[in-house]
Amino acid sequence: MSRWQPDSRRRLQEAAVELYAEHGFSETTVAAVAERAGLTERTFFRYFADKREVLFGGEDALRAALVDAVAEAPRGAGPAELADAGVGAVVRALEPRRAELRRREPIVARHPELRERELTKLASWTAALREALEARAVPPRTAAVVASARVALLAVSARRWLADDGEDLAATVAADLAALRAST
Amino acid sequence: MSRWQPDSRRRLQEAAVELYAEHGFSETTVAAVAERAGLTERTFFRYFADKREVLFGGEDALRAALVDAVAEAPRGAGPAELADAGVGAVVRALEPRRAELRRREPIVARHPELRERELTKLASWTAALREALEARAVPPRTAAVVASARVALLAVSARRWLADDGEDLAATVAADLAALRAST
DNA sequence: GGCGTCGATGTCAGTGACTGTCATGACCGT
DNA sequence: ACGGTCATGACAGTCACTGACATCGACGCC
Repeated sequence: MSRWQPDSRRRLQEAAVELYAEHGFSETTVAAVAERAGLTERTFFRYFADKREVLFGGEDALRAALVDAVAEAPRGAGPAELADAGVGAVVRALEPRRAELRRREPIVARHPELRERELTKLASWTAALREALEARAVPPRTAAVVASARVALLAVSARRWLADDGEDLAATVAADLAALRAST
Repeated sequence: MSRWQPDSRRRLQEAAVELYAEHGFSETTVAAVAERAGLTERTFFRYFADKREVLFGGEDALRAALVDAVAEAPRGAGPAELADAGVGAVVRALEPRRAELRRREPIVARHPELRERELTKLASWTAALREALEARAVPPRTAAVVASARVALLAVSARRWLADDGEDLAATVAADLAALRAST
């Protein structure tokens, strides 16, 4: 039998979501989150770099999925198709998490500091996509522009996907891409 | 004769740029910035909401210029032309500030917290452009997608514009837009 | 010229995020 | 048994940020 309960990380995440949702982000102290998880403040900071990071869990895995998908896209694919492969992987990974993301979304939306962190995650996806494109021999300028445009579009689509009750994310992305093309 | 020297705000900004550049952002305390400006820490926080904000001065004015340019664009302009008008205004306002921005850029680049704040400024431009487009009767989905794409492109172009020594910003934006179109 | 108000700043005390360092005690292999 | 490892606790310290109140030149008004 172990000295401590397992799953500390998950317990901290759940405690944080509950408390941030209930009392607001800035009104919740890290000590309170740790206490609800049955741990101390010090241990919180061993799992998460700061008070915000606890809300942003699987982003690294998604970035890895994105990079892998680009690396494994068929030979002969152009920049746009390579980027689509990467974004598509993220979309498929996000699709089943709609409910979970909807619990987090109002918390993040209400606190500028949390939106700021979310933007950082998006930026890291942009950088990852750009590098993955360059690794597939897309010239740097093209890689930068395409990566930036696709991730920005994904963000817009994901926001609507969470806000509305309609289509799945893949369809939303496709529709938004069509709207963008139609407007130029 | 006044009781205090004027220009407190500017003095704080200059002190911050100097100290952040010299010793790094996290190694510099707000008290040190205030002291170099001949003020106290408390006064620093009367001018700037937090330690990062002191590096991001004219963003509100640029956002206003963007919104005005969209509002005053000729009747009959489509979504893309309206967005171009707004982005063009920002570009013209940025163009003469290249040297100043280059002093700030390495500081921001070295500190993730500062990049995070920069992303927030970009996001506020995106939101402003989207609203300005909607005010010109662009449908919401189109406004969101176009605004996001254009500001993302501007960010990519601006980064290269600062990094390289070549063209002016307007030309960089035009070239990047062409690269994006060519790749789809 | 005196007087009251105002506005920018200082002073002080407090909270809470985050960090470095060392101690603890269950687990694991030998 | 025993020594090492690893997750956690305990504790002290720094610093970003905030609220409340004091200060005192400037400025207008009588």
